[in-house]
Amino acid sequence: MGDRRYGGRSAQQRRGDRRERLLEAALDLIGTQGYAAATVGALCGAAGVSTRTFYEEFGGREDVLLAVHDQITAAGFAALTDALAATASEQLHARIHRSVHAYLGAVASDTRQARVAFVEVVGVSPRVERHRLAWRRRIIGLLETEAAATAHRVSSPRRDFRIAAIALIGAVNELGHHWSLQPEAMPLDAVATEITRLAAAAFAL
Amino acid sequence: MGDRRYGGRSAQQRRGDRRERLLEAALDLIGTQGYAAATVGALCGAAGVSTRTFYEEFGGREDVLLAVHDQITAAGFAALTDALAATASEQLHARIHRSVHAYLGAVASDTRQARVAFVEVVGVSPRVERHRLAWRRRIIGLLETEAAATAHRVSSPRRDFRIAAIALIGAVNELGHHWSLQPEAMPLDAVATEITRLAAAAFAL
DNA sequence: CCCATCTGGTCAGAGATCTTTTCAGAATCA
DNA sequence: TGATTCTGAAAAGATCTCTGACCAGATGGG
Repeated sequence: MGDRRYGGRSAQQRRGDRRERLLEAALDLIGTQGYAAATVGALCGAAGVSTRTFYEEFGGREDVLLAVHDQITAAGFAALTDALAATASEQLHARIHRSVHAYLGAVASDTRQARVAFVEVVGVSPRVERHRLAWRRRIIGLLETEAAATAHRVSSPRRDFRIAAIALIGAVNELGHHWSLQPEAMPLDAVATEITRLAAAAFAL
Repeated sequence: MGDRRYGGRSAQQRRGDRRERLLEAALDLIGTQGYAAATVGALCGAAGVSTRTFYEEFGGREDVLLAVHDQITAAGFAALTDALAATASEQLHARIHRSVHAYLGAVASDTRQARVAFVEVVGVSPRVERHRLAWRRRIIGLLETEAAATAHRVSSPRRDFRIAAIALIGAVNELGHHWSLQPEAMPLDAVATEITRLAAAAFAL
C-alpha cells in the first residue's frame, strides 16, 4: 500500500481524478435523469470507476449528492458574496440586479446544476434535508445582514428582514428553476429585473 | 362478486372508507416521515388495510402521493380562487393580503400538508414532476390573469406578469414551508403582509 | 339457528433492484 | 518477474413491490 506512480500520475492525482470524474458523472446523471437514476452502478459506469474504488472515495450514494450540491451552492454563494462586495458603493437597484445576475449565472446557467440544486436535492432524506436547510440559513443570514446594513445606511426604520429574505430566496430559486427549464423563453436580464423590483420593495426604503 | 352490505355499509361506502383511511395514513406518514418511509407495507399497516386491498384501490405507491398532493393543492387553489372572488371589489392590498392568508391557511396550517406539498412531492419521478408542474402552471395562469385584469382596471401599462407570478409563487411557497416548520416564530399575518408588499410591487401600479 | 357465501386480512413468496464486499485478472511499474 | 493498482464481474444481503393462497369473521337466505 505504497503510493507509487501509476499511469504517469501520483496516488493523490489519481485519487483526485477519480473523484473529479465521479462528481462530473454525478452532476450529469442527477441533473438529467434525476437522483433516483443515479445508482452506484450507473455512477461508476459513467465515471469509468469500479464500485470498489467508489466506496473508497465516498461513503455512499448520498454523499455524492451532498458533494455535488455543495459544489454548486458554494459557487452560487461565492458569486453572490463577491457581487455584493464588488457593488458595495453602487445604487441599490444596480446592486441587486448585478447580484441576482451573478448568483443565477453561477447556479442556473447549467440546466443540470439548476436541477440538482432546486429539485433533486429536495426531500431526499433527513440528512440531505439538514444540509440543504443549513445552506439556506446561511444565505438568509447574508441577505438579512446586507438588508440591515443598507437600511442603516439610508437611515430607514429598522425592521425584521428575515421574512423578506426568505421570500426573496424562494422567488429567486423558483425563477432559477423555470429559467433553467426554458432559458430562451425568459431572458436572464428580465428575471434579474423582476427580482430587483421585488427586492427593492422587500428592503423598502 | 355482488355488492351486498357488510358491517352495516354498502360496498361503495366500505371502499370509500378504505381509500379515506389510506389517504389519511399517507398524509401522516409522508408528512412526518417522508415519502421514502411511506412504503406500501407501512401505509397499509397504518391504515389497517391489507396490501391486497391496497392494490385494488391504488395502482401503486406513487398514486397515493399524487392523490394526497392533489387533495392539498386543490384545496389551496380553491381557497385562493374563492378569496380572490370574494374580495374582487376591495383595495389591492387588502385583496392580496386576504388571498395569501386564505391560501396558506389551507395549505400550510397543517405541517404535514406543507411538507407534502412543498418538500416531499419535489423531484420524485418524471410523472410526479409533471403533475406538480401542471398545478403550478395553473396557479401561474390564475395570477397572470388576475394581474392583467387589475392592471387593466387601474389602466396601468400592460406588461408580462408571468415572471412576476412565478416569483410570487416561489416566495409564497418558501415562506409557507418555513412557516409550517416554526409557526410560532413567524405569525401568518406577518407572512401575508410581507407577500403583500412584494405582490404590490410585482403587479406595480 | 345454520351454513353457503362474501369480504378482507394475514402470510408467504416470486421477482426486481440496490448496496456493499469480495475476487480474479488485466494493466502498470520497479 | 513480481508487486502494485485498479477494473469488471460476481456474490451476498437487504429491501420493496406486487401476487396468490389461505383463513377468520360477518351476513343473509333457508
